[in-house]
Amino acid sequence: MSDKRESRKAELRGRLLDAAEAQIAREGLASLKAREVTREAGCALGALYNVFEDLDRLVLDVNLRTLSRLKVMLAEACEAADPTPRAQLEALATVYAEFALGEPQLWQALFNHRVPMEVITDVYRTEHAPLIELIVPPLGILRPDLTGANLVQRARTLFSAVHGVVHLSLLGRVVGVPQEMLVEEVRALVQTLTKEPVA
Amino acid sequence: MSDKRESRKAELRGRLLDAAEAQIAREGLASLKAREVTREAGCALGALYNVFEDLDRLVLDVNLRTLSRLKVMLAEACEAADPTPRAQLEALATVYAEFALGEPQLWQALFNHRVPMEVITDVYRTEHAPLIELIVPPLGILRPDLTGANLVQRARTLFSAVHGVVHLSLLGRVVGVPQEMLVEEVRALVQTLTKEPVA
DNA sequence: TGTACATCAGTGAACGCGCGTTCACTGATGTAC
DNA sequence: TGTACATCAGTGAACGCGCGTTCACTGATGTAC
Repeated sequence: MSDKRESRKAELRGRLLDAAEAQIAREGLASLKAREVTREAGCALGALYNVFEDLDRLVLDVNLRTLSRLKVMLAEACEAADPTPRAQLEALATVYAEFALGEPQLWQALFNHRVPMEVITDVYRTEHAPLIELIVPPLGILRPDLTGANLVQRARTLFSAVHGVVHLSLLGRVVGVPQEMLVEEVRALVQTLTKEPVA
Repeated sequence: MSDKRESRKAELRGRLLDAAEAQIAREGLASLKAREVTREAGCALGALYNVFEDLDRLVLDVNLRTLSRLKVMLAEACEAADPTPRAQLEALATVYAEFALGEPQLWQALFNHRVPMEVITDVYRTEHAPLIELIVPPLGILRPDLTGANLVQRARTLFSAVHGVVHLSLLGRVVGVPQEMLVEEVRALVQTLTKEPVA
C-alpha cells in the first residue's frame, strides 16, 4: 500500500498551507514568495510543485480554507445569538467585521487574488453561496414582502453593504469609518437595513 | 525665459498621464508597464523619470485625476437632480455605480494602489473628503437626529455601503449583485438607508 | 524472507524572463557677454 | 546680432534583481517474484 507516501504528501501539503497562510497573514498576499513558503514549511523549493500545480493554486487553497473558517464562525455566531432574526443578522455582521479586523491580510487576500473565471464559478460558488444562505432566512422573516429571487438579491445587497463598510475601513483611506467604530457602525447599518419594507 | 522647456515638459507629462490612464483602463493597474506607457506616449523609457519620481507616482497622479473626474460628475449630478435630499443621495449613488461600471479598471485602481501612509493622509485627504461632504447636507436633512461627528460618520457608512455593493458586483464573485441590477439595487439601498431615524 | 527493480517524493542549482531604474551620451534650447 | 558656454530634456542600452518554474539527480519507499 502506498498509504505512507500519500499521508506524507498530505502532511507536507498541510505544512505548505500553514506556511503560506502565516506569511499572507504577516506580510500580505502581494509579498508571498515560493522560497519563503518552502523554507518555512521545511522543504525544498521544488517540493512545492509536487503538491500544488503552482503558487496560484496554493493561494487559492489558502483562501478556500479562510472562507471555510469564516463560514464556521458565522454559523456558530448564528447559533449562539438570540433567535430573533435581527439579532441573527447583527451577529453575522459583527462576526464578519471582527474576522476582517482580526486577520486583515487573510481577509483581503480573498478579494485581491485574481483567479480565472472558470475557477470562480466552479470552486467559489460552493463556498460563497452558503454565506448568503445564512442571511436569507432571518432576512426573510423581517421582510415578508420579499420572495424568492428578490429576497436573495436583497441578502446579497445586505452582505455587500456590510462588506463595503469593512473594506473601506480596513483600507485606511479617509472615506472609511475609523476601525475602532467599525463593529458598532456595522451593527447600526444592519439595524437600519432591516427595518420595515421600503415604501 | 524657460517657459518653452516647462511647457514641453508639462505636455509630455500630460501625454504620459493619458497613456497610463488608457493602459490602466484597458488592462488594469497590475499590468501597467513603464515601457508600454512611454511607447504609447511617444517618448523614450528614461524620459518618464524626468517627469515623475517613479512609476508609483505616475499611478498616484492618474488616480488623483480619476478621483477628480468622479468628484465633478458627482457634483454635477447633485445639481441636475431634484433638490429633495433623497433624490440628491440617490443621484450620487447612481453616478458612483455608473462610474464604476463605465470604467471598472480605473475605479479599481483607486483602491488597489498601495501607497505609503503619509501620502494617503496628505494627498488623499484633500481628495476624498469632498466626496463625503456632498453626502452630509442631504443626509443631515433626512436625519435631523444626527449631529456633527455622528452625521459625518453616518455619511461615511452610507458611502461605504454603496461602495461595497459596487465593489462586490464588479469583482464578479457569486456573492455580489449581478451587474445589470447594480444601479437599481444601489438606489434601493439608499432609499432604505435614508428612512427615518433608527429606533 | 530476501533480492532486484520500479516508482516517486524530495532536492536545490540553474533557467528565464519581466521589468523598474540608471546612466553616459546627444542635441536642442536658453543664457552671458 | 553673433559666439561661446551651460543647462537640461530626451535617448535607449545596460544593469540588477526578484522570483516562479524546471529538471537532472538522489535516495527512500513500495512492488514483484
